[in-house]
Amino acid sequence: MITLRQLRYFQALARFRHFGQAAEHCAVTQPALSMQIKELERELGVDLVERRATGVALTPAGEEIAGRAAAILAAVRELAETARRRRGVLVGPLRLGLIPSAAPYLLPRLLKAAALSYPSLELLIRESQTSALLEELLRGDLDAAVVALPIGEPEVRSEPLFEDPFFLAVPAHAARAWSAGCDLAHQMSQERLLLLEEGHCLRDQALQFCQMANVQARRALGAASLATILQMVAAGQGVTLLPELCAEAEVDRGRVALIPFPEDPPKRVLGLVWRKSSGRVEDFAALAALIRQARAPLGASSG
Amino acid sequence: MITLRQLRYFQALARFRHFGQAAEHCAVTQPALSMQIKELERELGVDLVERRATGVALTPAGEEIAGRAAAILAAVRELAETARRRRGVLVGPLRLGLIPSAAPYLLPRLLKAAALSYPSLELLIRESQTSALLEELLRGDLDAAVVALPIGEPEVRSEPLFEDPFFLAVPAHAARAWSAGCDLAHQMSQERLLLLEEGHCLRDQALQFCQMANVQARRALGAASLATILQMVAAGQGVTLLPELCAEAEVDRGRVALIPFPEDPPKRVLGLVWRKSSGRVEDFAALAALIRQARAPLGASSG
DNA sequence: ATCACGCGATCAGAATATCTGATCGCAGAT
DNA sequence: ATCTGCGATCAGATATTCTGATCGCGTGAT
Repeated sequence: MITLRQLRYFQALARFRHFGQAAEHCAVTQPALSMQIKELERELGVDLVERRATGVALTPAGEEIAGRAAAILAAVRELAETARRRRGVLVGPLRLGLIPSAAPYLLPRLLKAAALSYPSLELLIRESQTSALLEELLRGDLDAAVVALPIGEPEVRSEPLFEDPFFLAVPAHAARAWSAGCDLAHQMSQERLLLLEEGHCLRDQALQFCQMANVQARRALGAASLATILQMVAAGQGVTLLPELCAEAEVDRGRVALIPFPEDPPKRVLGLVWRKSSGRVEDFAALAALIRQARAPLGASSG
Repeated sequence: MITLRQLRYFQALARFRHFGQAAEHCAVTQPALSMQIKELERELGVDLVERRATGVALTPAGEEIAGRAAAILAAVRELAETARRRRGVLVGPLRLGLIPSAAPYLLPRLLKAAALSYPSLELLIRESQTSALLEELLRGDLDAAVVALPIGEPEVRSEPLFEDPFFLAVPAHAARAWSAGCDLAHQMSQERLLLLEEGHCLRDQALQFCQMANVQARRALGAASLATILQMVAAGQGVTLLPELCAEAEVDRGRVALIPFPEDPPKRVLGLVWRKSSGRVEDFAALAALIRQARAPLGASSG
């Protein structure tokens, strides 16, 4: 008799093409996974994988079965989802991903608000870059994610959360020189522009803005965190574009000054995304409200 | 973690609305089924059934989950089917239903031919009336069935196997009186028409013919088998319509005579039917060929 | 009112299924 | 030739699932 356990293990194996890694992903030992795969092959009477010295390859039958298994497992997930939906909104586990340039600034208040308004909600947080979050979302390893919109992925639905305008962060001692002039673009071209490393959407957005504004700043090598970048700004090593969301937590007003853009300020739009097929719309609407609330704790204006 | 076992047990419970019967259908004891249902309810956090003194009722959540469970179990069946299909045509188990007026006359040669041509085919035979066969077919308890066409069921596909003309079976001593005259309809109206009991398609076909031919024979109470009916014919208690398929096995030529209809002979069309969603078309084509072959063992004509 | 019955829940122990940790053997890489 | 990574295999441990007996409750009959 076929079991879901077999299908789950096989799905992992199809993904990693490696018994050991698949087993680890399933939180079992490699022999356990091997046995279940073998049992599934025996049930079906077909070889699903080729065990070759160079690695594991799916047979044609394995490819087809893997697809069907994925569909079945998705249907089981949805079954569980519809059941949980009957218990009310935002109850039970919800796996939420956030991008690094949002997570540390939203989470403290989000988690507090969640505990308050939805005590039986169990938020499981994952922080990673947009591309990884989307992969996991589509794979079903995440239920929703907070990313910068738009994301061009047909299987994903999204709802905008709020606009997050950029400021120019400069060393405090240079603040006067910047705030006076209106030709920020020209001034920026003289500076070193400090950015996060490859893969961060914030980096791409900053570069895109520079292109539009015709700014040709010298770029530094990427940094792994905004905290580091602002330390570098404070030390006079360059300037950076900083989302308002991050300002409060990251900016030491004595050492770094934030220059607003006088007109048509660059901004990003943060949004909540989820699988089109998810069917937890009520959950996500409530979660979106919670996140908006977490952003502006005291009804602060968004200027 | 949800298991297929839980879904299988719950499907049975949803069908029988009775823990004991559902358990029996699943070939386990009632406590085993109760535990799995309870575990499923715990997993999902929802009550699926109301245990009331008067019986078991599905909750609204139970209704929805039952539907999803059925879809999942069907997908698992199809997964297993596609795997088996890769092993070749007509291998492994195939659950075949046949109507009572065909089963005993097709089976001997069908089983012999199957064993010869498809030694790894494991035919599981079920004999019942059309309505029961169709139910089981749609429920997935049967893979295919041999019934009289047409069947008006949109979820079912069919292929005609062969035409099976009817003869009029009369007592041997009365044969001359019948074979002479051409006005069979008039003669039949004088006789008692012996039929199978309610529910047999053969009964309906005979009655339909009589209506068309304007025959108003007196009807006897139904019998459970053609063998009984032919004993009664031999004893002079009446006449009956007998499909050619059954003639060889049932007719004692010394006691019963078969009168062919001179023109436009009544007939039935036997066909093979299966679920539209089945996807074992190759199997069914091969099986149809096998059944046709079983009908005419020596290339006998169908006159 | 009482009884008997059908039905599902519950429980302890038995039977299975599954997993772990150790080990083996093979094929490429060094 | 040796080493290394990987999957298979095995015995024993563990967890799950099942059985058979029993319980409690509500229902319908007497």
